[in-house]
Amino acid sequence: MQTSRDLYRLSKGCFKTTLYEIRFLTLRSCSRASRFLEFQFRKAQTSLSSLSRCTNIASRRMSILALFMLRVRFAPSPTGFLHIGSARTFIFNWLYARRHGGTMILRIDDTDVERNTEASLQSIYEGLKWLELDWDEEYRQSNRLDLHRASAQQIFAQGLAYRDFTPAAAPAQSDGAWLANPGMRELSAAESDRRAAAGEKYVLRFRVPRESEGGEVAFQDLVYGPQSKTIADLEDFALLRSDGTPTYHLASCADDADLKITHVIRGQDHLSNTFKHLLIFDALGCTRPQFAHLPLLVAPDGAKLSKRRHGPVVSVTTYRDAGLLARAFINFIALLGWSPKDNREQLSRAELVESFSFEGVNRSNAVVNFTEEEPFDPKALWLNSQHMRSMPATDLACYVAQELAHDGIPVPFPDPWLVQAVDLLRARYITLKDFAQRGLPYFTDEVVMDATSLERLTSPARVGLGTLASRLAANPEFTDATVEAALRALAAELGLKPGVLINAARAALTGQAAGPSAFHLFTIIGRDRAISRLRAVAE
RNA sequence: GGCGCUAUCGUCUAACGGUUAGGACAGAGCCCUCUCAAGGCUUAAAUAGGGGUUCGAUUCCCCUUAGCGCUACCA
Repeated sequence: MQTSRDLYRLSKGCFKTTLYEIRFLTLRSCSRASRFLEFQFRKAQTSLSSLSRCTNIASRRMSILALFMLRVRFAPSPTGFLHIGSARTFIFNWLYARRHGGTMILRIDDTDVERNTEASLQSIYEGLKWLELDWDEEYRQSNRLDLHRASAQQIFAQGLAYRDFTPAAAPAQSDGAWLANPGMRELSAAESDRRAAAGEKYVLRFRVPRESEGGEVAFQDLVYGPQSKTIADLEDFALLRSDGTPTYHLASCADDADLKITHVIRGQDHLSNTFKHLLIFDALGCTRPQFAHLPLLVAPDGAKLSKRRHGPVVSVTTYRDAGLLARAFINFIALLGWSPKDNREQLSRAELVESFSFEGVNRSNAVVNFTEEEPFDPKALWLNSQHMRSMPATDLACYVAQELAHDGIPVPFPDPWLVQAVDLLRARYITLKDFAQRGLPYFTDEVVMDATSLERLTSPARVGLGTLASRLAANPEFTDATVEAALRALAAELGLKPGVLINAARAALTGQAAGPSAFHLFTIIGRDRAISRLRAVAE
């Protein structure tokens, strides 16, 4: 639960950022804002109870404003499939937005025309769709180039940027310590204008204050705490490329400002970039958003996850295709770098939303534990099995039906029998794939005998199963109880240990030595099918 | 190289300076049992190294080491 201190801290930041816009709400009527908020909250399915904790009117008022003004964004660039690291960034943004009744924005950062692909964009949508996570607004950077250029112009007009006519081909000195192009930085305005007018290509660079002029850039990271850097240590980074398109830094900041983003939640790889971004926000004259950087997801060797080095395990669709439940994946990913601090491991989406806060976010990179042989982190698999076991069987049946349909296995849906079958099987399966693979004898007529099953179908057992088949056929009543009674009675008559016949029965019905209790099995397999399978192995 | 960030069991993590350093996954063992699971119980396993500060450091400070990130007209 949120403490009023959190709320206060949060509201303080947002209050500053959006002072102008919210003036109209400022409070003649707390109750009106409150009603509005309540609506927002309902939308986000969270409760209003945290508010009642703010006793003081001023903080209560600010909380209200902050809460409904909160805006976060997920800004992927469509240059590959949806990476699990990106998915995690989305998830954390989403959790934070939903936790506080804020607005979740999807912004496609596609300023790099060279590398963007439509396929990649589709892969992002596909991944997000699987996660069953939503967003409230959507933008595409390529539609906002005018804004970016205007922002660049605004910075340039203040003398905070300069034109660099150095040809792209000439690489910056490789011996490190590159900060600025002195010749270009000091170029006179007249000379700069003349060359630009003559059509000479240039890169627009930010004029980073040097030793004599600037002190430090500092900010408070919501995860990493106080951050600061000597401004003079920053290089004169590019704002506009020589073809006039904005760089990531410019486009991102201009959009964040324009979209009134209040909290930038992103990977820790942007922590150092934040200093540049702060310079841009300041140059643009807009209020800085708050920042929360997330520790990175890395491979067991400590390297950043990459498709080239680590293969398809870094793509969210791989998890989907392996039969994981979105809820388990989200649960797993959320626990990488974040902890509810109370020893809970399995959390529902609602519990995640309810307990998420930056205080629980760790600062060191998290290893996704996979190997060549075992491509999925064992914990992800375990969480999946836990979710399969604890979710309503009808819900699981829905996913199972989809999975089976995908594999071309016809199955009635919705259907009580399916629900029962799923319920019987789920305690020993760990992914949805298991239903379509190990579950074949339950959902189709295909029975493939495994070696252990064959061993259990001893000659006396086969004789017994033959008799059992006749007896079941003779008795119109067919329930778990009648089957058990018949089986045990028969075992006694034949002088066999019940287990021998029971195990043989399972082998005959499923071809599998491992599986659910034989007595629950018969009714799920069905009377006719069961009898014919018994006869097929009978002697 | 410069700058920044990080450092607890194999992995994910907990421990607002005082705990027998806790939990989970994976491992081992036991119980349960018609098989396999599930479930229950038990077990092994960690504060990177060195200095401070303190009555007392996993915790605060410094150094070393290691890892990661930024250092592009990529994002």
